[in-house]
Amino acid sequence: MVTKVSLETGPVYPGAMSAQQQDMAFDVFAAFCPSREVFAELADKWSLLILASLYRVGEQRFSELQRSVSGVSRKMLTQSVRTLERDGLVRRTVHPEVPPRVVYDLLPLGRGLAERVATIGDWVEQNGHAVIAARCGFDEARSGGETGS
Amino acid sequence: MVTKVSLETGPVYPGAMSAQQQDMAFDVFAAFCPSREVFAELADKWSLLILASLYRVGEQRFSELQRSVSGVSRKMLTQSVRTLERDGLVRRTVHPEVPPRVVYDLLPLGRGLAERVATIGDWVEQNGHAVIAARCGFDEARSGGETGS
DNA sequence: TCGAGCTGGTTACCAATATAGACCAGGTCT
DNA sequence: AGACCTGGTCTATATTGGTAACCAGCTCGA
Repeated sequence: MVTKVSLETGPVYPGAMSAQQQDMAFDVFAAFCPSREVFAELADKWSLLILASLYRVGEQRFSELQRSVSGVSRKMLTQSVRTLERDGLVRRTVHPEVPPRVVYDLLPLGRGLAERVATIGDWVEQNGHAVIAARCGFDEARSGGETGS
Repeated sequence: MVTKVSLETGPVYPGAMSAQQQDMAFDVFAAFCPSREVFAELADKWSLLILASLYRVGEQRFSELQRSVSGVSRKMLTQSVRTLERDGLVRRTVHPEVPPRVVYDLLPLGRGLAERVATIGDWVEQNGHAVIAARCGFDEARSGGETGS
């Protein structure tokens, strides 16, 4: 009865079971669950920002994306969008013009995720000040509290 | 005064605005916006998993957390919870017993974020199979497509 | 005709970061 | 006494990220 997701690490993931029933068996908290791997792959700032940007702005070409996700290097941008493309979240369209034009946009699958990611971006923009305040408090308490001793 | 968050991070920040209205001024997409820093700090797999775990399971002690977020090293766990604590998202309570017992739980601020993060975890668990399928397709197309030369 | 430049992307290299795993304190149990 | 529990830190090594030069293919300027 190995009906559930096998937690057998990496090597194989035999598409052994029908995709429908394993939905619930995925567990991001399990180190060797494939969903963890997916999660880990997405959980970096560039991937998340790219998704959020594509969600907010819509399709963008490589250089636009690099501008809108400011601070990302070409290398990381390439790498991240490639991963997102591979994961079926983003579509990469090459227009064989000169100079070349490559456009990225969200696939339906990716939009569902991007939507959620965007809410995190929103949260940070709305609560960033609170976080920063907490941070100051923490740092103060730390350095300030060490007076005695 | 200078009640506002110091935006003086990098190159200019358009705004000398009061803290209230600048809520909206935070922009995670801007490389030097403080909110970007906050975002970047949170956008790693361990922090997100910890938040999600605390949200789903509730308060947990160090070792429980390490077990529930399986795969995390003690060092990364320590470091991540410390950051979350500093950011005012998580509370760390030390019970000076023997052996020591340290409990972590979400503060209200953190709960708001954790909630959103958890939805991403859910998404991954629900759509992981689609991602994995896409991935296989992509890899196949790639290696398979390179038959001729 | 030759060379510079645009776009998207890759590669090599180096510094920073993550990770595993040993180790520590300080108490309890046997 | 010695092994063991806990939360946590330190260290050595692997992995990652950024920098920046380079590539391809074409256009434009001189």
